[in-house]
Amino acid sequence: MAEFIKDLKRTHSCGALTAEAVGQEVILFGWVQNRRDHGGAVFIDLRDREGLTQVVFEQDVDKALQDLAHELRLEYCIGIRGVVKSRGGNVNPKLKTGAIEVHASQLQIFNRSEPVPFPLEDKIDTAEEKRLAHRYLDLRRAPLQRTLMARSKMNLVTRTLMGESGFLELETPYLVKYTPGGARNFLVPSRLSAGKFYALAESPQLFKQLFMVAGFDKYFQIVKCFRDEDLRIDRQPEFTQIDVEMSFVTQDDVFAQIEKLVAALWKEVLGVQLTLPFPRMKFADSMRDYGNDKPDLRFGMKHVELTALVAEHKGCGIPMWASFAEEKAGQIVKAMVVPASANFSRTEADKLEDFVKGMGSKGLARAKVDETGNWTQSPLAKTVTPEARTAINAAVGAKAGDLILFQFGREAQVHTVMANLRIHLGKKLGLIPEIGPKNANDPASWNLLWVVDPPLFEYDEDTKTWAAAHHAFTRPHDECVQYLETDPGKVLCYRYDLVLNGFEIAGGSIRLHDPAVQARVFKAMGISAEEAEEKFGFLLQALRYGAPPHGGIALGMDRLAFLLTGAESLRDVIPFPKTQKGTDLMTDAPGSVLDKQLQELHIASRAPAAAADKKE
RNA sequence: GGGGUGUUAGUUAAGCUGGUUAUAACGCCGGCCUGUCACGCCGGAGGCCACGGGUUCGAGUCCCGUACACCCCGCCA
Repeated sequence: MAEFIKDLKRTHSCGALTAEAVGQEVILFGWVQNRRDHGGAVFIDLRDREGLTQVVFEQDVDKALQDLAHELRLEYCIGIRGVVKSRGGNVNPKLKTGAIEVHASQLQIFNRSEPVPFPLEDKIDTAEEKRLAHRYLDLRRAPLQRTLMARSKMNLVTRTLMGESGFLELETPYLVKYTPGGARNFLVPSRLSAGKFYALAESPQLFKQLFMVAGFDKYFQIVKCFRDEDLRIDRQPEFTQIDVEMSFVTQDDVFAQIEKLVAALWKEVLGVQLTLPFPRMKFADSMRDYGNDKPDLRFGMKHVELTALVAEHKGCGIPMWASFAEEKAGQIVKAMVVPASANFSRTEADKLEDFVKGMGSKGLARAKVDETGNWTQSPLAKTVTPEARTAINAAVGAKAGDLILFQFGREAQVHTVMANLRIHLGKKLGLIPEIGPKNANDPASWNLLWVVDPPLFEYDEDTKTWAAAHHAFTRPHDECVQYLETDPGKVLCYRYDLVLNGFEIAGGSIRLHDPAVQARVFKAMGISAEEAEEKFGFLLQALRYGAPPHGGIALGMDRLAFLLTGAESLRDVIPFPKTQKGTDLMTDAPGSVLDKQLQELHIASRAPAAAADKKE
């Protein structure tokens, strides 16, 4: 008899057969997704990455085939040969292949399967912990297969579009020299240079600028980056960027190229036509209205700055606000309104207080507004002056039944709490979906936004110095250069972030290629010429040899895939992700190593655990 | 480093103010069944209630600690 694989090659995928194929003999390979054994007839749902096809073993087939068919169990890997027949009146409208079925004449079990530890169905409730421990099985599930196939397509679209736009895909090293600042690096001890370490590149940033110096004009790369920081739902220790750098460009040129790329991704993967260009918002406006630099504009609930109003009313008669009787740098009061329509109970408001306390806030001052504009359910109500209350009601636009929420104190803290509170309420009140877009096919579900013109420096309260908000090689606005010495906080720069539904999906800048201005930027940061040379010598040197004006951007590929596919977690768009503690539950990485290995690397471990399980 | 939620058969869960032998569904095993597609029917096996202490006559249940997972703050573009 003809053998599967050797003689009998696969003729179709399990998602390919429709009514048009009726009468054909076909050969399918795949896994048993489900079986319905009627004793006489046996029905098998055969699955591969393209879909499901129903295979039938009828009673009239020979005894050996019938016996083998009864042995089939979930996840057995099999090959079948048979004839496509119409299902007649028994069509299954849920399946793409539901109009037909394959009547088997030959079956081979390539490999049996132990009972799987969790169901391999589209929707499962299984703890992620268990799914990660058997990732190869989780990856068999259709939703993850679709996601990774979409990701593959994203890579292809990116390479095609960037290639057609004249970009070169060039590689940069992963093992690089540690440079201080920015994210914490993973370190790799050097065997050949005793006592020295490589760092895993947190991005190709410096190298891509060197490509520009070298004259490559337009560079891109789909590249892994490594950052040893704590994880979040949208952060993994190793992640992928679409890294881009261009010479002789303005910010607008970079935007146009990236808009083209993002539009192509949405068009090719989802079939959605995004509206170009994407709107822009100034960083300062975003901070003022939304408390962060990645606002989700799919809903309102803007914040209202009350600092000046409170100062004007000498603290409004509210003891907690006495220190706001005069405006003071770094101290602010902000408010937002939960509309009466939300019909918030006291208990729910109390829960909000727990929510903000979880973020380090001391509490959540609040006031319910009644028909006459009076405040109720509020400790503020007792002492607030009527004038201040009227002014605040007007400022926040509060109507009867509305609930005003206040945060006050250190600016950064207020912004963090208010920004998170807004998102939390947006989800709770059903204004935005828990995750992803409401309707992936509707362009309005995709809120894309450039956030531009942020300050070049941030003031570090701890060290009392100005630090680069992005990196030290970002170009300041020409009209701001004059303030570098006198008022560094006022200097805006050509840095930009692309925001999608509240997630930062890309960030970059026009680089500073003028050595004279560069020197002034370092000086403003309190970095001496010697220090700068020590830290960034090779780049500074390179910039002195006729470096072209240049700029670039990096897109977070994982986040793009996460949002584009509507996945529930970033982990669902990464084939083999790490847990929140950076471990791999399947391979048990990181693991301990032998003393001998450490000796070769000229290092010793101080961790108590290393000694305990080194026998492994 | 800090806050929160969780951990009970292979999986998902129930288990109330502490009280006999810890339930169910799906999966698994055996039997029956030709039209199912969440197939159906009958029977069966399967548990260190995460781990370690404590309180109690008695702990899955109450208390403390630890581990792990997830979400958040800090951190991180």
